Amino acid sequence: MSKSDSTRAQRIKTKSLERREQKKLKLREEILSAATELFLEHGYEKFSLRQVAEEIGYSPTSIYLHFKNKEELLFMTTLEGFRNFGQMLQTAYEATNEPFERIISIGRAYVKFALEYPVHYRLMFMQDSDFIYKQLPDCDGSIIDSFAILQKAISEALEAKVIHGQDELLLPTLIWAYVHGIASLAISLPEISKEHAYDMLELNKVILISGLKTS
Amino acid sequence: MSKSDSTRAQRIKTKSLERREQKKLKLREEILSAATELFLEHGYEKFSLRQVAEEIGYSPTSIYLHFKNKEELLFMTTLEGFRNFGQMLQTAYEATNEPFERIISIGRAYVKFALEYPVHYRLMFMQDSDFIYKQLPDCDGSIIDSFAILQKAISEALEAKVIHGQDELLLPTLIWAYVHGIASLAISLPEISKEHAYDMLELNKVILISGLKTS
Amino acid sequence: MSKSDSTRAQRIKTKSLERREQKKLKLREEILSAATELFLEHGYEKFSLRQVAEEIGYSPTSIYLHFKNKEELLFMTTLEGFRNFGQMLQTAYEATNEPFERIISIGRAYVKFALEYPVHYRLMFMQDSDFIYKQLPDCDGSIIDSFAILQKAISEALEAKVIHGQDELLLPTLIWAYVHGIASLAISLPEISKEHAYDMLELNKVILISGLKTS
Amino acid sequence: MSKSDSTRAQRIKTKSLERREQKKLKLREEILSAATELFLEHGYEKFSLRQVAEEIGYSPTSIYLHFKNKEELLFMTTLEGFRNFGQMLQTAYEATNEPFERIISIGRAYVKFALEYPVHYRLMFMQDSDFIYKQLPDCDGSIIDSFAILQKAISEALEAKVIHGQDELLLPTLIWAYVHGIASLAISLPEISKEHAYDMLELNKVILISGLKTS
DNA sequence: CATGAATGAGCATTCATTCAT
DNA sequence: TATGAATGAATGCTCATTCAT
Repeated sequence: MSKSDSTRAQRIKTKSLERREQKKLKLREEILSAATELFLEHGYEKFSLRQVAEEIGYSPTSIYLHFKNKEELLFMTTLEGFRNFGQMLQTAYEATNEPFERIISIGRAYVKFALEYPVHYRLMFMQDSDFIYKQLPDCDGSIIDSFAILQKAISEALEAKVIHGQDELLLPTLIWAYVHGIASLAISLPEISKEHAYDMLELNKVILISGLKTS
Repeated sequence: MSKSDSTRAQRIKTKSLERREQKKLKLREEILSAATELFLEHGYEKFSLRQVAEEIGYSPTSIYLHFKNKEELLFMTTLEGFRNFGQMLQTAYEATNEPFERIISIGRAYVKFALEYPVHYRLMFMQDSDFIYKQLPDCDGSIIDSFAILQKAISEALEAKVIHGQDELLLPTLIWAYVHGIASLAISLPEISKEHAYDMLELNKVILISGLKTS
Repeated sequence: MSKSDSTRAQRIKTKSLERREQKKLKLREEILSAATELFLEHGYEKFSLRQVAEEIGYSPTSIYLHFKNKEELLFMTTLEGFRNFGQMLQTAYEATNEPFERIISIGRAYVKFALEYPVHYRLMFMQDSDFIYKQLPDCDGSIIDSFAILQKAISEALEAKVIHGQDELLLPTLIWAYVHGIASLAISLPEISKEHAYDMLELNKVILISGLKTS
Repeated sequence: MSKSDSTRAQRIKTKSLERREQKKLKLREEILSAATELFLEHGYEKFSLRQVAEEIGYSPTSIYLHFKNKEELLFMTTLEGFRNFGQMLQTAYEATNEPFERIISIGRAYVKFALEYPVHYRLMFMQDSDFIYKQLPDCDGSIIDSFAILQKAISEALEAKVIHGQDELLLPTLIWAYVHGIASLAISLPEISKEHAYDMLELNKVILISGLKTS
């Protein structure tokens, strides 16, 4: 009696705790997504906790139950993007063994992410986000250094003499700029459609083949 | 008495009006330039009417005599950016007769503007600045269509068979994306310096030479 | 079964109750002492329930199980001050049998308390602490009427003809004012150090000797 | 016509300006007095600009038209007290030439000020007013150093050998503490009436005569 | 033409308190 | 007994804007 009883009580308690925790997590997510949206709509300075609160139908105070302050909320918002992004690039890297194709594959994944998650992309690379980059290094290692992936792919292609070039840093940054240009333009200008962006990416590949590849 | 008198009075009045108008215009210019300065210094969101007023030594109220409200002032400030931008590209276009160099020259001017007026650039091309694009078309024609300049330079190069390619729109857009990528990355990421950006531009030229140029 | 059983159960229950009550009392004490500490550290106004909670490692809500609200906690905290104060004066009174020295001893204890518990002292004697004085009379008798101690010491000294004077109330009040002046000045003005205060007390003794003592 | 006209216009303008300035000054005074009152009622931390605003029937923002921020307002509040106080003590000093009587006269003025302006007195000497004393030195010289007056009177009495004693600082501070004790006790405890306070002052004089005076 | 006075709305943040569990 | 979730109220402060002059 006593034993099974206590077990049942325990089980109930555990379930109840779980339910609560899930509820809490859900609210956290809600806050995060509302924040993401509002951040982009209003920019860093005008972004306000109170609007986030109103958006999700809670009191402003409640947000402090989940985030230390405005800055932390904003930071966490971006963090999600960084996590996803890194994973997508990593997958793209692993998709092929051919060095040049790897670079192309990464570029495609890059643009794909930007077009699929324009909101996060904006937050990550198009905003004056000093506050983000200041905190990023202090973060847990779960974030894959996205740029490093591209850099690695390129340096491997260089080593394999598939492409030519010298500077270890300049070339990856430029390739990054290329895809970033395509992605961000597509995000910012409504007259540039997704298809258009992918066409640009195709043409970009052609140019890179003649521009970079060794015979 | 009546005629000549009234005429003289009229003349005086006119002069006075002129003087006044000039004075008014001058103040307007002062406001705009102060605004631009603060704009660059503090960014879009933190920019405040009161600061502009203090900068020029007038009361905040006075600004309302020249601009309907903050938004209009901001818009006019951005407009100056567009004007400048168009002129810089146009000058760059005219700087050389060699078709390919023209494209390069425009690209350089593009990046230069972005780095010199990052806030303007951001407002112009990196934000969902609805309020700007809605009003732009209603504006006086003093604004040169910047994209058209690049497009013209490229189509001329194609015609002159200096570069190869087909699509009339895709290539200019991609080139645009290239320089926009370089520029906007440099603006957003603190670790990319101006010099770095210009180096990228240089490398970009090299790639374009092999990637685009005929023979 | 019934009787002895119920007795044992009762005993257990009683013990359990006792233990619980002791636990409760213990927590209460913990809260009070944490409160006192923070009270001294942060002053009356800045003192917050949440800080107390954090200090003792309980949730803020828990405090409400022991005190009706912040005011009651504050009151109880002050009460401790009064209790302490009374005891210190009483001890000082009993420290010597020589009537004049008694007065001096009480004065010293007085100032010592004020310097050691400045926040309590302030609350007790330097503030319009309505809420305290309204509740004080309803309190259990554990609080010793501090003024009465001084009054008694003085009237005894008068009776013993060790000092001269007439009015039964005026002289004690004045002596009180003397030490209160020294104590409160030392509390309020940062440039008056503790040592300074004790020096003043010494000089005060000298003056009182010539001013009050009978040949 | 023109001359007198312009003069009249000028006069009107001047008057109008005067009126405005007076109005502004009046409001400033209103704010100050409301602030003084509320400060004492609620203490430093709980004292709030918004309450002051409500008290005087203006919006909170309006206060910023007269004072830079909360701290400045509070500081100005005390300043008034210091000014008055210094003048009263100075007058008391000059009231007689007899060294010992001077000290007594100053003491009486001291208590008189405290009883007449208890609110200011509290603010000046009974509150934990670090923030005041930090700013006081930076103030214009219009404030007479009140303590210096007492100090001077005492050192003159010592020089004239009317009273005996050595330490240059300790004695004045103690006398200060005496009168402060009487004054502040009278302010804090409702059961001590003004008359009572003056009686204490009288008895204090008697004690000082035997305690300090030579021969 | 220019301005001083005034305000309402908004912000981040902290706190005491309540309620369901 | 103890607590997590939630909130309403309050605070200092800044700003765009209006109005009377």
